[in-house]
Amino acid sequence: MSTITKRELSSNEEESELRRGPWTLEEDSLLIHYIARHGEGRWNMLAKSAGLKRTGKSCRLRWLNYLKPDIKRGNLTPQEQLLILELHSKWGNRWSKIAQHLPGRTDNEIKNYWRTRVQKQARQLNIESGSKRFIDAVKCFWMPRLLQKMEQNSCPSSHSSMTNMMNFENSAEASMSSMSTGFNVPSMPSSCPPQREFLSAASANHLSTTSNPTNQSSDSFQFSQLLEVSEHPKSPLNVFEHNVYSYPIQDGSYVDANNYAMEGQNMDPLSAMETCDLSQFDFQTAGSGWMLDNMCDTLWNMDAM
DNA sequence: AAGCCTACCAACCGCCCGTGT
DNA sequence: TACACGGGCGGTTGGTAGGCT
Repeated sequence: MSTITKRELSSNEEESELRRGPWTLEEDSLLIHYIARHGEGRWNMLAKSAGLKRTGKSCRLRWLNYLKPDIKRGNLTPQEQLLILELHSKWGNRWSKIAQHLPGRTDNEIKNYWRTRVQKQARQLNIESGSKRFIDAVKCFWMPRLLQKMEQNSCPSSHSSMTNMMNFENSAEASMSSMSTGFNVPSMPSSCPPQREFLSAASANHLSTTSNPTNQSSDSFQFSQLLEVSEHPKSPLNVFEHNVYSYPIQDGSYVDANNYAMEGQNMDPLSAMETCDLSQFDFQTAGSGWMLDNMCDTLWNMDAM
């Protein structure tokens, strides 16, 4: 073995004094007060100056993931979940990039959500979480479910309630578009007939569609405020500033997400499953019956999520 | 009540990149 | 050019709480 240099020894001694594990209230307080006085950055020096027996990295992580004032605590809302699904389809495991579009949420939190919830569902379905099949499942079952849930969570008497919840003020750049995965939400002109069926199964009378962007179909649906920010021109789903939320459909017109979600509310899970053209899925390896059962048991029962 | 299982999440680890010297 | 350092990122781990038997 190599001899231990003086420097290495002192480094080891320092490291042995370093605290690890859960932070105490005193440590939190020290960090908060130090940053309040001197600001963030230079984390190693900060740790020493603040009298914390922690690594700079540990301090930084504690601050960014837990102590920072604008951190949002609590469960992810359905719209946040929807956004995560969409952005993950676009960027993959770029958690920090995804987190930038969810104000108050940390990359760590989003990563945990993905690993504990989303990947769990994939495992239960016995499909790879990044696979085409899983993406199909998500976009054809999970996303409509989330949309439905968003509406249920809002005031049931107001058709504009869901869009009122879609207030991603700091997410203007969130393009919500299909990317390399072909992840189109929720209208998939060719790649996902199931979703189109799901849409069309809902009474056309209740779908607020228009081919004229100036024709505002509801108090909250304002085409004039459409904001095309996608890196990709064919953005099928857009979450916009100013509470605008819409889907283009086949003929180039748009479906008001309000009414889309309202329809979903009226459709029971099995109806939705039957309505979907499941033959489009690649079920050969698993067996369609098995997959259908599992879909019903897992994807449609994602209330817990 | 006790033991086991599972889900969740805070925290850590290792790698990488950019910058300054 | 090489090296040190700070900081960011994604992956992983371990503690804990709650549910179930």
